[in-house]
Amino acid sequence: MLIDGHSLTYRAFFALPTDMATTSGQVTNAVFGFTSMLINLIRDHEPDQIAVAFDLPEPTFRHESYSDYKAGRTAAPDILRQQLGLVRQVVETLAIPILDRSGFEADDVIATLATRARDTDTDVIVVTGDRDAYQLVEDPHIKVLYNKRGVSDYALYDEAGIVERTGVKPTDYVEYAALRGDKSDNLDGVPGVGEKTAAKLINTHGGIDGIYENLDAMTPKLRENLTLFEPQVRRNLELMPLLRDVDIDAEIVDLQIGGIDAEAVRTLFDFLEFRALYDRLNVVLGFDGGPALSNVEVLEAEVVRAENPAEAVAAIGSLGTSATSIAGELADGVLEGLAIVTDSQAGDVLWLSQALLHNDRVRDALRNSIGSVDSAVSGHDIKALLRALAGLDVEVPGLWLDTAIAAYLLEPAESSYPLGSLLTRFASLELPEGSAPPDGQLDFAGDTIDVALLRSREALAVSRLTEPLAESLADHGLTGLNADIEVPLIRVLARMEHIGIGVDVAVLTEIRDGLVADTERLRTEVVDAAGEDFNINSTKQLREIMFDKLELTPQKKTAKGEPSTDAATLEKLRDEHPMVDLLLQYREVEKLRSTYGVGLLKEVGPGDRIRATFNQTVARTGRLSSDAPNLHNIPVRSERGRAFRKAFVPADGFVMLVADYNQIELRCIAHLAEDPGLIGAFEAGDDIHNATASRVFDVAPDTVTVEQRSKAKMVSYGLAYGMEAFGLATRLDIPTGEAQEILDAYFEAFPAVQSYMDNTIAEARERGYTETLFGRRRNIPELSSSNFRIRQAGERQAMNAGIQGLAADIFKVALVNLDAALAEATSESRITLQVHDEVVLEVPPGELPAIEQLVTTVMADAFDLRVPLDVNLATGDSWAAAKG
DNA sequence: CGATTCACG
DNA sequence: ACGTACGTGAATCGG
Repeated sequence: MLIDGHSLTYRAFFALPTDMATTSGQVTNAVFGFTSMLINLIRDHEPDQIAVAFDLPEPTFRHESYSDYKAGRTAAPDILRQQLGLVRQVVETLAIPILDRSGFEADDVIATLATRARDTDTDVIVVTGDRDAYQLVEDPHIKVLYNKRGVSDYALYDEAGIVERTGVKPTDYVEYAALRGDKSDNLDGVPGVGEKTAAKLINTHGGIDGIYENLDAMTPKLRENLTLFEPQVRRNLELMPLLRDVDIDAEIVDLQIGGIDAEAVRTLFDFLEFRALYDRLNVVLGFDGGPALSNVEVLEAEVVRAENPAEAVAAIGSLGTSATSIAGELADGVLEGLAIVTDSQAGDVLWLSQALLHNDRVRDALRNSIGSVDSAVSGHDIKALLRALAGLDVEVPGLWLDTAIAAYLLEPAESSYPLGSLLTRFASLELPEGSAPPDGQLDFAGDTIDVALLRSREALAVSRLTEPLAESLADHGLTGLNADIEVPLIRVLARMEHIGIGVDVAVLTEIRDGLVADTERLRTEVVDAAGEDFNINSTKQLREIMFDKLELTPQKKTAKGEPSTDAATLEKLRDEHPMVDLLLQYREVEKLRSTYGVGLLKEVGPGDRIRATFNQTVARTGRLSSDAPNLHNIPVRSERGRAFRKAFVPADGFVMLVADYNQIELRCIAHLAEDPGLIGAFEAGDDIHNATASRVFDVAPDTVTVEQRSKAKMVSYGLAYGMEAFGLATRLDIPTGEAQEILDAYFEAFPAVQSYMDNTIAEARERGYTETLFGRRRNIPELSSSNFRIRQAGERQAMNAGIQGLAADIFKVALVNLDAALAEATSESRITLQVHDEVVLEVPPGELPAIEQLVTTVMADAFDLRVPLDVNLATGDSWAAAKG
């Protein structure tokens, strides 16, 4: 086995997150990935001889091919180069032979050794992420294990494999690659010649020379390109063949793993903090490296697998209704097994197989334990499991903690809450190797996974986390928010997800078909107007058409400094070229077609219903989010888009009831700022934008113009985001000076709002976090940034967090209370959807008057603000009933 | 997988 | 000189 150390390290670096580092700060993602790959390679292929080759550039002069070859490759990032020495050290310490030769690349060294091995009748496997090695597979003795991506995705190529992959034989690979070029080596090929054409040309004409002798047989364009780029092709032909005669002193038979200095391995792996890898290494290399590296306690579950219903019932019965933690194995929402912690201290976990879960006596027992209102059940991200249990008619009314949600409340800005990380942080324990790896880590595809063990560990981990997390919640004043709102909400959301929302597939299909036809028509119209065919969806290609070819005036730049082609830009360029208007139309229908037409149809499930997931641990402000699909951004503003709402329909025998809060965020501002003017206007039930305009522009309420009202409305909405004069000016399309005057007038009319914003920022800067009335916290580290721009962004987040967060909290209370009230009233009505300040229900017509009353009351009474909470209601035969 | 664009509250 | 309104998720391109 000949390994290209350079190539695999490169792959490992880009496959793993760079936040992987030792406690002292040394980044180790590439070393970790490489070492893990090395161990797996030895384990899976058991080579008799092995060596790792490294690039070794000549310090004083550079080998001709080296400088030319790599000149264009972007310099390796510092954090990668730092790690190359460590990778080498790992290989050395493991006593694996290293091959290198000053002035040569690893792949030349490997080619040389592979050729020698072939000559001595030895089978070779070359491991690399570099396609150049394909040319070596010309002999049955040599195979290439090509790293396709990541750290565990390989393809093993013999000669037939190369033919299948590339279309040419290994012996022709160099000539094929010379035509095609190789981006990673910065060698350009012939334009218009890709994989397919290159292979066809080589196979038809026998090689480069044959091709150039038969140019007459080509199409004119191809002939022209081949002729024009012949020098490039000839140059590639010289550079691409790997050297087979590097002067290196190594005999194949000598490439054995040497005697390992166990103490040195320990020291190095200890420094790198590769505890789990060290254990794997001991197993694979079969050397006795002594005890595990450090004293971090590893969590191990004692799994008790119930063998039959009687055993299961007895075990569940002994549990009673005492506090416990559960984890389940889910496949497409179906429960394939359940782990229940029976003794957290001892680490005992009961495992119930799928068959047992379908046994009536077992389910009865479950109903009496985890299904009891007196139980205290915990889990990690437990909503899906609750849904699955509900499918078995086991409800879990006595929830205590969801460890993911608890962690979210403590630190809502994290992108995810892996159980293993929580365990380390809050319980100083580690999950054993082979447990569900954190995001971005290696997967262990190919290994048999003991699902029972995995889930049992998970349940046990949860049980060890509940106390410390509950304590931390209490320390941060989050106990009430968690217990009274978030935890009860889990079951409400689970129910909503389970029920889903009805879809009229015929209506949806018709809308999609209309959009498909229109996108096709507009596509040709845009291309015609542009005067050339291109991919409209590619902003890069579109940029070239708009700003290079048609020479339209660039307006603003994107984050990367490229001229933007967004809708605001196009709007300004409408009069410069007829294509622009068509493009705007195209963008609108294409968005509707792909995201909503095609996208929603893909998500329609059993009973013609869409069941989205409502995420409770994503939005940093405390809002919910929706995905697969996102039902929070179904179009409403444009007529064409709004039509989609006609496709969301109640079940047969129900009507749709839509209820939403009227200006809840502005009411939150009025309450928080305690502004008398704002409060007065809301209390009087005035048209708030009209009242605002009257005060801001100092005119009588009945003389406010449409324009003044819309300006006041824009200011009010922008308020919650910390909008500045520039932003207001852009949106209203007025001079910045005028926008500033409007803002000044606003804050003069509502001075308490101004001081509320100032106080909020000051307080957040002092504490480093913001807090809603309900105690929901949000850290804002940007507030202490030395960068003015970042600090300002932090200030806007701080202003927004308290307002959006309070609105979210109120809405969550309303959802929980509404669900409880419906149950209390033994109503047949069901909540099917929520969108930040709006709930959609299906209601039997007979219940309508009562439910309208109930929904209004529950929502209005969700929280006692200084201003009334106003609720709008609408009913109809689809979601479209709500607006307009 | 980052960037761009655009749908919603 | 730069950037300029918060919070989401999905489709698409292209490195």
